[in-house]
Amino acid sequence: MKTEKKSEKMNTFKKLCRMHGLRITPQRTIIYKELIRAKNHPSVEMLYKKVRKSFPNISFDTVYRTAISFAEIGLVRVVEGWGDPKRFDSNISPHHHFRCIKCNKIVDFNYVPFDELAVPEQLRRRFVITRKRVILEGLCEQCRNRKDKEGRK
Amino acid sequence: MKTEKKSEKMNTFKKLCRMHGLRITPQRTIIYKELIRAKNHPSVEMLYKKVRKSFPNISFDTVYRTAISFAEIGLVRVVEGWGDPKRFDSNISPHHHFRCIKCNKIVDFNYVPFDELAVPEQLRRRFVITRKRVILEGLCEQCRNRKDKEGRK
DNA sequence: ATGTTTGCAAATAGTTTGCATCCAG
DNA sequence: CTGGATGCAAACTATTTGCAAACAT
Repeated sequence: MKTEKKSEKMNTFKKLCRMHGLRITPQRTIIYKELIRAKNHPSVEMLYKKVRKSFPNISFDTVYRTAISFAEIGLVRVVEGWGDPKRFDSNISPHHHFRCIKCNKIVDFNYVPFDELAVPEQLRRRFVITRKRVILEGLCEQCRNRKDKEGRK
Repeated sequence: MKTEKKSEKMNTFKKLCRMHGLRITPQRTIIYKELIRAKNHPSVEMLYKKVRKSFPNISFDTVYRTAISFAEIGLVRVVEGWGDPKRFDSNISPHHHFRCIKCNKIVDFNYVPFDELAVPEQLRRRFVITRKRVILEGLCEQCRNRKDKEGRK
């Protein structure tokens, strides 16, 4: 089941690459695989470190460009940050985020009522809305317990 | 009224600075004034350009550090971005954002039902939620009309 | 006075680009 | 084969740090 989902994703990967004229290279394949394995919305840096283990001489650069082009073709999403390095999400179905204000972790969650939020008339007249998302912020499980020991990242 | 609000904000500014042991310097004052005047969630770069007009020999650096320290003491907020330079918001009361996916403009809006979203039990158990926000994305007034002429930024 | 803040400069980190070589199609 | 992709290096942009001089308190 988990595997099924994964192979489904690999199909989307191939399909989207072809649709946009991007070749299926071993680098792209492995980077995408790492993206769907990663559950922590990795930055390019984090991806690079992982990918290197099975592909030691890949360049940081390729990882960078690949992640960006994946975002461009809609294979992954760049998640919102605060001016820090870009972080990516291979989950492109509608979902929402919780972000820990202490450790900066980003956790996905699904909640249908949030997907179905009614956008007020006034805004719908003004803008073309293509996506709506809820961001919750606060303290994650780990950080809520750490009484205050070292408030820094 | 507009002015009243402004002087109210200046009071908050002074109060928060004192509370956190930050001195009220002319630089900080002018930077904060510019932040409350700006309606476009400026980056440090944008702020610097503006502030320079009335304070020509201020350093970029000071603007940088000041904006960051304002965010640290909760005087302004860093708004979510996608790895681009940080952008600041002097409106710290609860509100939501619309972001144009084409020109990257960020527009504030208020909508009480969004402030009052009920967070599902399951998440409330897991996290301490301190803030909740809705992000709408799509095309702004200008970009929805520009038929497609130059889809780039 | 005295400790914080500023401005300058230099170091880091993150991102982008150019180009010769390589390889998927 | 051939044009797009990769790896490398270098340019750029954003962010952070160290420090002496200037200033708020």
